Amino acid sequence: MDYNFKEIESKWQEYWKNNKTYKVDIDPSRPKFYVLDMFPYPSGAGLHVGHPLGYIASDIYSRFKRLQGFNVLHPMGYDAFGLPAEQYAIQTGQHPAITTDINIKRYREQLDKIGFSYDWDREFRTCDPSYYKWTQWAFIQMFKHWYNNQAQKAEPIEKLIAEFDKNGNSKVDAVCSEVKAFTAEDWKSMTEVEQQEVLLAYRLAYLADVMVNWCPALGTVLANDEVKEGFSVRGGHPVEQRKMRQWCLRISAYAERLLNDMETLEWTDSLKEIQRNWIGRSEGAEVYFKIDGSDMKILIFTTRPDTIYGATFMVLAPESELVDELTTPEYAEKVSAYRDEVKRKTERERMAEAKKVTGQFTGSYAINPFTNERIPIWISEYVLAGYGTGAIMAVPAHDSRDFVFARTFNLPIIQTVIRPGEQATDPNSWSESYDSKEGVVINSTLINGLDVKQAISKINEVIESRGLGKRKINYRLRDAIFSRQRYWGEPFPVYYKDGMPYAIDESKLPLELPEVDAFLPTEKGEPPLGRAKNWKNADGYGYELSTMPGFAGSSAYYLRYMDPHNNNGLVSKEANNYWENVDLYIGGTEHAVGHLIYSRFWNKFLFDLGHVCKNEPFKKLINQGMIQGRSNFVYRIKNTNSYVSLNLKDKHDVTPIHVDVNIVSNDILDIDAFRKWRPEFSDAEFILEDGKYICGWAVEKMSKSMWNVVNPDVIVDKYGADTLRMYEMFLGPLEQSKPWDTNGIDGVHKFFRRFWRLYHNANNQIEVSDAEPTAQELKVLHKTIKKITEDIEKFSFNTGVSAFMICVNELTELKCNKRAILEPLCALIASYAPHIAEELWHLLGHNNSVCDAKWPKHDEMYLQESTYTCPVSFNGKTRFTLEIPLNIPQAEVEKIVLTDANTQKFLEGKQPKKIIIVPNKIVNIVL
RNA sequence: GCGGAUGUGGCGUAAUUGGUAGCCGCGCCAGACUUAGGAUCUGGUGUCGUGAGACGUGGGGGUUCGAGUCCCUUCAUCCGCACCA
Repeated sequence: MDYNFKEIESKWQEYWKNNKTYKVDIDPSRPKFYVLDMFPYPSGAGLHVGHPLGYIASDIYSRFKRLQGFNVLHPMGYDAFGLPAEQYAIQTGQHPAITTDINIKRYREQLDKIGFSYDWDREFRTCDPSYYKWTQWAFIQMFKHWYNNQAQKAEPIEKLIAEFDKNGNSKVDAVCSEVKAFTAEDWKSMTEVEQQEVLLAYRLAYLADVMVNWCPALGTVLANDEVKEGFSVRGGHPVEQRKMRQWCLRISAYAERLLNDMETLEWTDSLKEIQRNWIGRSEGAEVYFKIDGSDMKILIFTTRPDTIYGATFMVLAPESELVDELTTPEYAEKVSAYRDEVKRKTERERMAEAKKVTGQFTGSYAINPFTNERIPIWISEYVLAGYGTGAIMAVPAHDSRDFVFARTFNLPIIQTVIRPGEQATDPNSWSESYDSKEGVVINSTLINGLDVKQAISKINEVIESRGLGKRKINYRLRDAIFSRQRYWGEPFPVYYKDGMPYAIDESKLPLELPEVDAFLPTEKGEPPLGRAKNWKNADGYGYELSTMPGFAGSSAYYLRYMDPHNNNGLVSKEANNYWENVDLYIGGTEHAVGHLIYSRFWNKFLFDLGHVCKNEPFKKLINQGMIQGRSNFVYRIKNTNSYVSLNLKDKHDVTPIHVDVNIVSNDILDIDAFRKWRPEFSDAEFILEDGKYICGWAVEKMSKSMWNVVNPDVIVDKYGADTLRMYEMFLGPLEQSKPWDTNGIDGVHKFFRRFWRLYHNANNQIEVSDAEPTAQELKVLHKTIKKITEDIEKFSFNTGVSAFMICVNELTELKCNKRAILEPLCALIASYAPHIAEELWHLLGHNNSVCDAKWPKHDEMYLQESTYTCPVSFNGKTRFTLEIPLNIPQAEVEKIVLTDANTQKFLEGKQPKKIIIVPNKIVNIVL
């Protein structure tokens, strides 16, 4: 074999490792560049060919930046806490630490074969105490801070306590849980427990009774982003709503900043849009409605205060605490039955029945503050407890849900907005509501005749001046529930005294995860940590039994890479000021709202405290597409063990069966391998076409059950890492999803062999000439340099590969083996194919690594042409081309074209009506 | 229902951003060499047509000298959100 990739690749991988070629340190003399891959969770299944896609792209970019003179930070590590290892532990008894360790080793082996330029000296895993020490530290900081709306940042809780001592909480403008107003005297007279309870309502990491997504099968609560359509994302188990006392992170305090700062990020619009939806900002007003015959008031949130004259009833969430007080004795039974029914329903059922209208009258009435009408108060599940105030004023004329509800329960409908230029109509004749984002207000004494926009601002003024309520911005984003009733996660650095939580002293960190005798809840139903012996501090106070969720460890990991061995801080000032934040982040869309929003929040919090210098963690982000599987099928004739080839299958009644793609080549089945594949196929019979068994195929998700998983190890073994890297990029645009088809890889592999041959003679010995290159050769080189540089800069790696192929085809054609051409070409390809480049670089006589070569620069001089191929078209249809000198006057072009014999032929004796000449491009003759 | 993305040969894709549609590769066809091989090399390969030529970028319409690219409309597939007041 001429191009011996096996020998070459293992040799240079060894060399890079021994020479620490990819080690980086702070170097103020060079500009920094930080390239990061999304933190992998090493699963037991190992890598398939889809996983490294983004890693290869980021590696190419890292190497490119390094060749351009940047000091590139390109680290890798593992998100190692998490459910799968723990589920496995429950099934087998094997400690999750062992499972995790095995998986990581396997992962690392696979990564190492692909030749990435990671600085492995910076590697860490989140389950290592020296790492989670800083996760716990960050949690303690959140526990010790509150969010000051006036300063728009997190501030120390001591400052808040000082304010309480001085003025109580009346002047405090905080993002906090519900707290009653108190004076300084009140505060001072509170017991320690009472004070702690108040402080909890302000802390950014706080304990509260909240409705949670409880997953009985996993025995834990889950965050909103961990639940999809009523089922857990991991494992697909049903999830139900429950009220539990849980740790939460007050991410809602940062909603506005998370929203606004997105402007500064180079992320795709679709990803920003997903985050915007998740944050869900809406402007409106909070308004109090008095209860008829009582001192009570109900606070509602509306985005359409201009329609308040049309509010003919109210609806509360069934879970609302006010319901008990509002329900009159005669409705008590019905209300309680309705609430039970709603409670029993799982999230899943609730969604399935989304269109069904249910509700129950409470017996009480409220007073519409503008019409002074008595309006009935209902409860219904279409009002969510967790959004706004959990209560609405229903305006059936102008809200589709309220409309359906009113129709179902026979409640009055009053129109208060008309379409521009139209008259009011009888709502009884309507078939749907008029969801009136624009129009003119009617039936609304104070705001009649105004358009919607003006009406909103006018009515808001009135609401505020009469003390009925105030303008309010609401967010869909809820505080992140941070407790997991599981073992394999970071312990909370918290102990309990008199039922109140206290942070342990930072000097005692990390609080290490204790051993337990089983990874299951205790008999009392406590989390697994309830089994740990002596799970309490020196004073005998018990530690928290929950652990932190998966996103805890991955929220600040990009900071730790800057300074991974620092035992005195998450990241030193020096390292942070140098590396700042991630310049390029590559990963899948699956983290659009989970990790990517938690990290931003976490980073902003640390920014507020002055621990990090940038307010956003990831400047530019690229979502790589998924690599899908290409499955193959055989067709079994029903009730037989006979298999019929694809194009004959329609003559039979067949069942398609997935067949392992590894025993199929170009859709032709390896019949012997198939017989050996599984016992039931050992005596299979085949109906062939042209002596072959042709398989059917389909594009599906790459998964074990589809038998279409392709392991990168197998590809590396057969074709080499450089071929794998190049082929993954060749497949198509990085951001797009596309199927993996091993068949195409030959083309890339052949390319490398031809590339190799450029540098070698017939005896496979390096042979380059020092002769002066020709203009043609220089043109090929410089054209390629230009194209490759531009393509990498815009992350168009697939067209880059194609450009390399064209270049090698052309140089082969020219029989070029000149150093002046081949040496820059070697540096150019080093980012895509580092192994072969390193080998050739050394064969060319260099002693340093090709990683430290200089990125070649193209020179326009070599690309200059004196003529161009000009397409001549008639009525827009190209008929022939002419070689025409560049940059000559239009009149001359016209003359050349018109005197051409071909032109005369197509003119057929007619006079051209018009001749369009686009200089140096095209000529179009209009007949 | 709302929001986003995508649609080009048998397949993955390319197209200087309004200027020769199909680059590069797979596959396929033909040929050469050969120890007959799933190696290598050469040529061909969008569709229809013997041909000149006609047609052709999901469908329909429009703007333009000229549209894969811009506008309107429609269809299909994928993804995200989904009672958010």
